[in-house]
Amino acid sequence: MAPLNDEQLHQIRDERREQIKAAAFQVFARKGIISAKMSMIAETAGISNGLLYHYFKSKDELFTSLVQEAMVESEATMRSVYAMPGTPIEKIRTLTEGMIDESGAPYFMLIHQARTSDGVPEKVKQLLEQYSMDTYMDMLLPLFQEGQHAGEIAADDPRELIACYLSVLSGIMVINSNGNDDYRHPKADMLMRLIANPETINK
Amino acid sequence: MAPLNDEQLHQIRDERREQIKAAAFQVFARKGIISAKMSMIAETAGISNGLLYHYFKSKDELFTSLVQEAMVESEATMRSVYAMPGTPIEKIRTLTEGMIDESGAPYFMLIHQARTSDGVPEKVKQLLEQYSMDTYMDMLLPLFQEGQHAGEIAADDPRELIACYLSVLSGIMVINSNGNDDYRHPKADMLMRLIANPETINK
Amino acid sequence: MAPLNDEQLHQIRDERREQIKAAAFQVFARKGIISAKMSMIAETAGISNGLLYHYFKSKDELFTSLVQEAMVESEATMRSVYAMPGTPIEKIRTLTEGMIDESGAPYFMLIHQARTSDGVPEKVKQLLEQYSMDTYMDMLLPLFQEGQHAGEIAADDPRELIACYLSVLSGIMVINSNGNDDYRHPKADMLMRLIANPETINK
Amino acid sequence: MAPLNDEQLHQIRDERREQIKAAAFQVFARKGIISAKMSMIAETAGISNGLLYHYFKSKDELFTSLVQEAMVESEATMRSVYAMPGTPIEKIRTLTEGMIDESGAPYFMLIHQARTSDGVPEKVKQLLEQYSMDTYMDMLLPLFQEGQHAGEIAADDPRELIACYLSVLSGIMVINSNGNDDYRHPKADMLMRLIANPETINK
DNA sequence: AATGAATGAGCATTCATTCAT
DNA sequence: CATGAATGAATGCTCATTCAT
Repeated sequence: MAPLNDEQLHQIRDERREQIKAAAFQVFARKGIISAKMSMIAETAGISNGLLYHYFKSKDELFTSLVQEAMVESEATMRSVYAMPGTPIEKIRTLTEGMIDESGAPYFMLIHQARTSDGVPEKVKQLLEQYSMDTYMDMLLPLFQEGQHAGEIAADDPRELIACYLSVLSGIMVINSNGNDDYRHPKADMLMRLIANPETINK
Repeated sequence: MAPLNDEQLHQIRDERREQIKAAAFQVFARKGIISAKMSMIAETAGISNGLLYHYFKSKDELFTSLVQEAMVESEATMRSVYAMPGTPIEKIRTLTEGMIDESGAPYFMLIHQARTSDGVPEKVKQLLEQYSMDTYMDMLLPLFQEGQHAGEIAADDPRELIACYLSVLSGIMVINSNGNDDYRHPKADMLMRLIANPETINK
Repeated sequence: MAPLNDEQLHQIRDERREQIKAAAFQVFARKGIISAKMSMIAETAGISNGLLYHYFKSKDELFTSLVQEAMVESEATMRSVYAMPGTPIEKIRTLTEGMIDESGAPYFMLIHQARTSDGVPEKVKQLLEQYSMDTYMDMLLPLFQEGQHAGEIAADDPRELIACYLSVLSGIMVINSNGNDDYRHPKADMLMRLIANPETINK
Repeated sequence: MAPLNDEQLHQIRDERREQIKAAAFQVFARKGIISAKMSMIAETAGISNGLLYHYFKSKDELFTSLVQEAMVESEATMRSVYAMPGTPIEKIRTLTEGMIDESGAPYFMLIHQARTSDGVPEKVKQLLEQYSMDTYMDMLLPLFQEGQHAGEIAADDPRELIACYLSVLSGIMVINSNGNDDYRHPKADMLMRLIANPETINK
């Protein structure tokens, strides 16, 4: 049989990489960087132990690459708020809902793992500094200000409001992403009270 | 020369035990049961590796004993809300404040680790089932109902309200207890909006 | 290049397993389960420490698996007495000879270690109960009775005769299997006097 | 209170030493040198761990000292055969009985442990060379020869006869001294057949 | 590209031995 | 003399990583 041409090879490589990443993503997010075993990732990806190392030089590199991707995705998710329909507070409500259920949480969970676990590679720490909470705050600031002008959002210091909102949201995502049934997902509506203008709620 | 008398020995043993527990508490809460190395605990406690095993039979036993203690303490903290001054919402506010800063968080963090980590001893799992979120909900229910009657607390289903409050609080404690500066502690006042009756806030 | 095919892998695995078993057998029989260090077994087998654990989950499992095999072999050896040539007493003599020199002793030695050492896994204890001395006695009983009828074997209580014979044989095997030159192997002929009918010997 | 005088001190020291030796003897003979833990010996002796080291510099020294004593005792036991009543074969029978039940076995067991275990101190190995099987053979030789002249003992090569007798006896003692009920003590009468002149038995 | 056998460094735990009291 | 707290070296076992095929 004729050997595969370059393009086909490239495609196989890319598919495998994605397959591995998906498996690793799942395992890392669930177990954290130390409890996640390379053998577990290989098994989840349905490949051999050794093959992992054809695609990623090390566990650290694999983890780093995932965190990088998660940061991009989480930023995109965050930015997407501006494209959502409705008034500012409605946009935020939609964003919040999306994060509380499954869609957005895994990315944040991985980032949380990266932020709080031991044994995180140095490179990841540097990446995280760039994408600190401030980045997200800057991203949401115009939206919150707009909401305040519209009287929908409480008139507190907007940065503090955002910090509070993000911390609560992060916390919720973290405690809910461990497959642990004990905690309850609060409804997005309740969380909105944190930032909504009370007068608005009243009506 | 005569050996140390019983009282002195007892005192030494007690001191060492507490010293080890304190060190282990710190390490476990920060790192989780797997990442926490016995050598790390020993070093933190300023003792040798071997001595750990004079006082605790195993890593599991040490962890279990700490979780047990944390459960007792966290329950006590939660119960203490009834003894606090002021109206129901003021009591809850004080409780919230206490948990957000240093005082209460470590206990919750350890319990969170126990709930979500891999490699948790079977006995701990059993203990955790007894102290589920429901336990805390039951404890706070009368207080929330009283607050609702007084018009201070939002008129939602009280159990859902408490679940939301506890989840948010847990989340905050978790993300804040990793010695990570990136997240911000939301102010207790802001968190109170989750449960407060909006009309009351307004005034 | 394609990976090794199934058959080759299977062969490698089987060879390694046997290689490890042989090494472990030697070390366990000589040193007992506690003194036998996994590193010693690995070295004897000419492999790394870690590889041991690809083939056997633990020291206990390795030991158990060897004891199991030894019990099967020792039973087979014992049963084979019926297929040996000659009269009952000649059969027993041949069996005895086989056990005193190298062929059968190591199996018995391992079983002896299992019976008398500390730190023997629970499962091994259960196995040993099934294969107690009584099992062997039952196996030899018909042969001894036949010999008694033929006037070749002493007319004592046959079970006691067998017990005596087996104890002596076990003892000999044990003291001889430690690579210790100090003890002498008694000749089989001498041992036969324990059970032979004295009148027969005379002639 | 007046301090104890030298003699009293000396007596206490001696008593303690014997107390420790007795405990160690028991534990070593039962468990072998490696499985025997110093803490076990201390507990058996009813003293603290540390005190052991006031009386014996190390585990090795303690073991060595016991082996030395056991060698002296076993030699004495062996020699005592000449003082026993009866004909040569009766003397040997009495000796055999004494060794099979409790009285003599522990000494031999300890020596067997010393001969066959791992981790035996170099000094013990040297001692054992001096007291090899040959020593015992020399001791019993005159008795056996006398028995042969009297027609009570089989007319084989006397040294081989003794070697056989001693090996069997050692084996019996070894397999019986592990508190293991599975093996049976053969009766002394049966063992005597190994060496007795068959004609004598007949009558 | 793909496999899984092989390696070795790291961690929990045990235990002989020392030391302050 | 006597105690038991304290130490640290040794051992079973795990797992990231490499390598021959």
